Amino acid sequence: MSDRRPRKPPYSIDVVLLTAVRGQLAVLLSRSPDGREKWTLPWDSAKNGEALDATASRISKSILGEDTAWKEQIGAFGDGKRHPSDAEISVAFAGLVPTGTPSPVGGVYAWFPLADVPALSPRQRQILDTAVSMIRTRMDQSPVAFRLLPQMFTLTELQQMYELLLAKRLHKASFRRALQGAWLVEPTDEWRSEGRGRPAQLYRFAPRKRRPAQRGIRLDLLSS
Amino acid sequence: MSDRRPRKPPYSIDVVLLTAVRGQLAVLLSRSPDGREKWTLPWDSAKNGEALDATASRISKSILGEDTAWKEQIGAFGDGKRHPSDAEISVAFAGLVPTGTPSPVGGVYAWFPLADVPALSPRQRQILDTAVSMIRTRMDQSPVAFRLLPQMFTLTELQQMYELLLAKRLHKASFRRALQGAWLVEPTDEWRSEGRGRPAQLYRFAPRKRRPAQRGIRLDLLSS
DNA sequence: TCAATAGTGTCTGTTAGACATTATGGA
DNA sequence: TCCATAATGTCTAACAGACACTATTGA
Repeated sequence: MSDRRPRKPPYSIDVVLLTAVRGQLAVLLSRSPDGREKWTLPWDSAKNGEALDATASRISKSILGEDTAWKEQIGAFGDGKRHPSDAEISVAFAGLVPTGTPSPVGGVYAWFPLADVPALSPRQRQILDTAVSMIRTRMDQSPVAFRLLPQMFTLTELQQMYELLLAKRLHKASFRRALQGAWLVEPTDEWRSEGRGRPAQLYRFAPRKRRPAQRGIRLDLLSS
Repeated sequence: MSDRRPRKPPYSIDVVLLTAVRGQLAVLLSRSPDGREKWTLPWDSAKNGEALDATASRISKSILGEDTAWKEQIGAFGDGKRHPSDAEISVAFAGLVPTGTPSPVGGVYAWFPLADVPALSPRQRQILDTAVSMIRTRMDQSPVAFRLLPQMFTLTELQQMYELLLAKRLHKASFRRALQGAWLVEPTDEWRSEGRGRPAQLYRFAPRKRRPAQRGIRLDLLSS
């Protein structure tokens, strides 16, 4: 019970920053200060009196230069699993970074496609898995896909983002019809030419509260 | 920084036990030990080394005699809001209690319909609101309605539970068709006569992993 | 017998998915 | 001109919601 050394913090705040890189989700990891090739999720212990999400914002800002436009708490993790902080519990947040955001320099931070994530402490591994699965299941409640795209995007880019997150192909005409019915995007007067074909119109995320009635009930999702 | 008094715990575990009472959701509250008519969500500080959900289970068991069949973490709450424990953060869990479960006796615990919940500490109020909204939005991912019903139930009871949670009327034939397509329940050979009309067949929750394909995408939910 | 509730068959408007076609740029 | 991609119109099978009807009990 020595009280001299920096007491082990009661809890840590961990941040799962996600972006899309070449058709894959990628997570930002931080290189461990000891020379070895070890990586961790960015984390910090909370400052006294600082709100939980304020700590997460502070961490994101210190890495990326600004806070993420979207952030959500993933939950509290403990259960005796190991964590670099030695804290008994960790409160985790997920944040989404638009594609095309300048990456942090200096070699301390790097994006890892989810398939290539190196070994993490057991607790951080659990945090990452929970964050990814939460992002994927909350897509229809939160504008996840839009926060992974720049402010302006083509409908093809948006559809590809949905396909990446849902891990399944979508039908183009149906996707656009659904988008139109949901009043989620509005066209800008800009167009972008991408190689060969006809240029695509750029859209921006502009949800309008409409269509309070949704049809049917979703019992089928339960069995999936 | 006095270290003599029982140190304020690093975090508390709070439990939101929900059930359905006469067509309304109700939450279980615990009477404050001081004589006044004050109520709180059940909570405890974590024992050293005890997993978060194990603490929640312990609390539920001490109140109801057994753990809830379903439980989910709501998240970590802090942000300087007041809490009876004085802990800096609270990790909250929601648990569902089937209707018809014997209520705890002794006057220490009582079920309050959500509309009649007395004043709580700001943090517990936030926990309760988050738990209820989470329950309602995760209905299609978790068997929420089934965990609020006894093991065996009639389809009318199940539909009424869905209507309670969704706060909207459902169409009987459509509801049953959707249920059949989802392979979520199986009939038993028992029937129950409820007053006047034809007796209803009893069903039990028995999800079978089928129908991996679900139709369409749900963009419309985003704008609601 | 009537009343009340359980359970099911049929019809119809809506829509997801498939397909085809037009539009518009670059090579 | 050909090719590639964007964008849109049309058709069809599937399904949600409405309605009507049958079934089975208690009063």
